Amino acid sequence: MKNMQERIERLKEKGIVLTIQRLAVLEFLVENCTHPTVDDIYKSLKEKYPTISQATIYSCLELLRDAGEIQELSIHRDKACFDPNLRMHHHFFCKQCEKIFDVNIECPVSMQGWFDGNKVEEVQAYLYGVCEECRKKEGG
Amino acid sequence: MKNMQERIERLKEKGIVLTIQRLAVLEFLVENCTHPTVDDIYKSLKEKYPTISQATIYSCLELLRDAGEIQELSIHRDKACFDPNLRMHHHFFCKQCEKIFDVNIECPVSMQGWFDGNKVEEVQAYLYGVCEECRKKEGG
DNA sequence: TTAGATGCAAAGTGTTTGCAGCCTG
DNA sequence: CAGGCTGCAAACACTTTGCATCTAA
Repeated sequence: MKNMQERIERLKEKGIVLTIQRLAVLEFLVENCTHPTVDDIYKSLKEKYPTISQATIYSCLELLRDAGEIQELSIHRDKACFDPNLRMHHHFFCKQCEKIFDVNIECPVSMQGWFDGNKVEEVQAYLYGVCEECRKKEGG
Repeated sequence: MKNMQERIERLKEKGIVLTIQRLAVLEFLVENCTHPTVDDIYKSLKEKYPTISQATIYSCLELLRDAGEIQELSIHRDKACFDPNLRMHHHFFCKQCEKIFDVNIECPVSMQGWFDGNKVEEVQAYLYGVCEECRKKEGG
């Protein structure tokens, strides 16, 4: 269950009603840190909750994102994917196997805060390339 | 005309046919470094070339991007925008006025090359916040 | 009991595709 | 003249919206 309990407390404190669907979406993300898309989440939850709808998934994700419990990534130019990791971190995307994984490099931290009078509230760094596994496969 | 001539040479060397539409898209980007979307480009070029089509704009942009003459950004989660600046740089997006401007911070350079056996070919860092101008306006 | 959440379907937006006709080399 | 680019429209994929029904407190 990881830090589900803490998360549930935080959401309750914000006055958010914890419906079965919202808990299911949050739990799925916490248990699957593979940066799933809306469709990944929908397909998986549909097995356990056959009547769940895509619109509900969208609405739960928006709510959890606005509550600061999850992050929305735009690493794919055509669809959103989500990350329950609240720590400051970045992402690597493998162009070959399309896996996304976390990058714990502190580098862009220095860009947070202020930059020439502009207030920086959030930094997303996306690294695109070929992961170690794929490089080994193709004998590079 | 800025560095149009150089760009045209490079494209010719690659054997790319320089049609009026391709040159118009490239020139528009070089003259308008405001990170326009496909629709921005389309609307503007339609004034000079009334029969130009969106499909052509998409095709020109894809070609120029693949030729390495322009960059495609995914700073907006719902639509692409483009940047003719070939230097390594990043982007700031103002949540209020929605302007995007270049950030010449060297920071993430250190992430290029290699990272734990993964080959990093491209790094895009997006800074989200409120620009100086908007902060002044609201008397912050 | 009732405000507000869900499920469904339709609409909306950005992008891609197929193909006839046109242009460039 | 021929390959391939353009313009048009239809198809697509993801997301948002409207609304009747249901549910949690």
